[in-house]
Amino acid sequence: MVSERGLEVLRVIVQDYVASREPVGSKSIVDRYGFGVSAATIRNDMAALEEDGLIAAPHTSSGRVPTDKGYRMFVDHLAEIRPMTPAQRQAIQTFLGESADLDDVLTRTVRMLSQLTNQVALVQVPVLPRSRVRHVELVPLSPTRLLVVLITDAGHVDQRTVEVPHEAAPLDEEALADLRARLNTVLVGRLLSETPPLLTDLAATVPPARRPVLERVTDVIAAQVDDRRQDRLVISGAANLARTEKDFPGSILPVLEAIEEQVVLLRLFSEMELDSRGVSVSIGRENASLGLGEASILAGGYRSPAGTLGHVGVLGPTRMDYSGNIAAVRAVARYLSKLLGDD
Amino acid sequence: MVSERGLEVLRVIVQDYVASREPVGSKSIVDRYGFGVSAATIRNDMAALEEDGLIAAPHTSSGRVPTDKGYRMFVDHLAEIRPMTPAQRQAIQTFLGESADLDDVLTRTVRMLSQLTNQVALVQVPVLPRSRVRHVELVPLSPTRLLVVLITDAGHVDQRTVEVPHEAAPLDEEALADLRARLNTVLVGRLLSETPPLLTDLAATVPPARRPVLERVTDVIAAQVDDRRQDRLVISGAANLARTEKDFPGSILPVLEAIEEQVVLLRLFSEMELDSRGVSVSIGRENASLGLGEASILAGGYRSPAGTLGHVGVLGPTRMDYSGNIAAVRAVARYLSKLLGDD
DNA sequence: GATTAGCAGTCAATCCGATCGAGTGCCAGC
DNA sequence: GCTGGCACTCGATCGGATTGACTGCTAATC
Repeated sequence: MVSERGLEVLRVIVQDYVASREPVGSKSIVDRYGFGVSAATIRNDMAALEEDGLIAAPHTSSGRVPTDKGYRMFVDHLAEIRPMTPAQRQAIQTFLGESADLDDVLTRTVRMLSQLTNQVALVQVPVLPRSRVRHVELVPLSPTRLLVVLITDAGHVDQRTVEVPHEAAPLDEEALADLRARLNTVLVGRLLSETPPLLTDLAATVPPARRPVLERVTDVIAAQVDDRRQDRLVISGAANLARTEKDFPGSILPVLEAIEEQVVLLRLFSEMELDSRGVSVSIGRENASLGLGEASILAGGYRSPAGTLGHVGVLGPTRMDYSGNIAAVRAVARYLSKLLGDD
Repeated sequence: MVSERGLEVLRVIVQDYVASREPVGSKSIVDRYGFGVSAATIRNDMAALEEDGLIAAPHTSSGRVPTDKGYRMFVDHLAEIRPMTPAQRQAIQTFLGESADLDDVLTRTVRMLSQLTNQVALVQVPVLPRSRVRHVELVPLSPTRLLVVLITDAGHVDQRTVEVPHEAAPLDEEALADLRARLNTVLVGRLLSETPPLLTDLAATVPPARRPVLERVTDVIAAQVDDRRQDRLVISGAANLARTEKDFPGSILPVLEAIEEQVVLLRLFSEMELDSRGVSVSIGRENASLGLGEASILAGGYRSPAGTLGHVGVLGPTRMDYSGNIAAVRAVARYLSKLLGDD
């Protein structure tokens, strides 16, 4: 059974180990923190912690190192979230404040977060099925090609070109205007997720000669909606992996692969439940199935009044500064909510 | 002075070393390639090669390793470009053939190239100053906000929102249509690089009440042009760096940093002159100033009939398969030219 | 019962020396 | 110009000894 003091011991072991990457011994603990007891007593506490699987000794006679379970305990019960310094708040404000479009906001955000944490930072591009169509635009590129532009709520614009089938009547400006008007009437204000059936209904209302063209256009719009449904991540700070290389006893290869694969990380994001503090933590072997058994991921959500827009997060070795990083993720997520929420 | 055979020796040293990462000795050369002479003779040739700085011995008594200069000689005079296998050509065709929009083409291209070479692949997003304005669209988002969409030649769409200043007259649909028409009349068909002066001229022609709005809009268009002017890279295969880690005796950190910094690589791209084979190679210390002293970069250009659109390239350790990678870069660059050229 | 001091034991890390072997440089002879 | 042969160099590898940082345990103490 682990005593009250035992938990304090665990806390300092995590802190010291994170700070120095050295296994920490009983003597160094009393030297540095006192505790008003002798090293032997600390050793007894450590034996209890080890019994419970919270710490482990790399070899028979060396200091102790937190296990994944130990980090979990630390994160859930021991860590006090160190609030951002005013300087850091300021940095976030000014750095993100002057952004222009969505891409720009996301890029700056992810850079900011990776600098704040010295880890790999991830920001999920807002998911669109929840957003609404704002405008559809058709632009003739040539007699046989058409550019379809889809503009949504969140300020997102997506474009794609269509070949107009030969057998179709050639496109004059008038026909185009008609088509454009019809599309906008039907679609504007609708949720993206609602569009596919609306499009098929629309086909019935146009003169047969125009159908082939319409069909191509609606196909493309459907494809746009569909493509956007699969989320994307914006990532920054991969170089930090090389800096923390020592903390990946295996290799950073699987981590780099996960970053390129995005899919894995997105799944992880979607599966993580946010705890009371608004940030969720997945530690070490908890991710083993994804090849990330030596990594931890922190995730926070950002949302508009309408609902969750996406996640922001941080990826790094299990030996990371959880207190600071949780605070950073939370601060950035909040700021992003404010920025994108009151649109 | 290096003899004819000496150059052959250099070639096999490069080949063997690239294949095995082992310094190659005189005996292993005669064992594997014969040459009709004894090991001692090869040693004499090697002494000459070393004299010329083309190879070096890591320690007094070990085999030889190519120097940067040796690789340079190999690339310029010794390497025969191994043509792509039919299977590889096929792969490029099918993989890139079914792409939709520009982003998609670039993403697929860069993935393809990194798989083909097992290195980090880079594709430069086409530079826009050479492309022309196809259409400008203004979409009202709210009484005080406007979305400005700029569509260009290469199928690129760029969007940004503007706050309409309070003191300005509120925007009705008519005023908007007028503004839209004016902008399109002036800009459509023009090179992006020509737009800024045209925009300032335009201001004089609108009624004063509309000027503040116009000003905001033109500011934004100018900013869009400007942002696009700074090139971007699409990158894939960073995980391959971890695989070739052994070949970066220092660390892969500076390389990862360069990848994130893009700027450095873009400068490099722009400075590299393409040789007769259409691919340019920068080796090892030739890049030392950029922190890439242990890396080599291959670059090829892709172009439309109108001119160069951008570069594609590969980044990896100096110890790489130059023959194969040059062929891959060339093939991909050509294919990209074909795909984007006949737009 | 919790704490402590003290002691024996363990094991990674480090150093040292011996040995091995791949590969060179050089020279004398063809 | 080529070759065979020999001495030499030096990294890599191994075993053994030493060191030092820890722990675990026990017996004494508060």
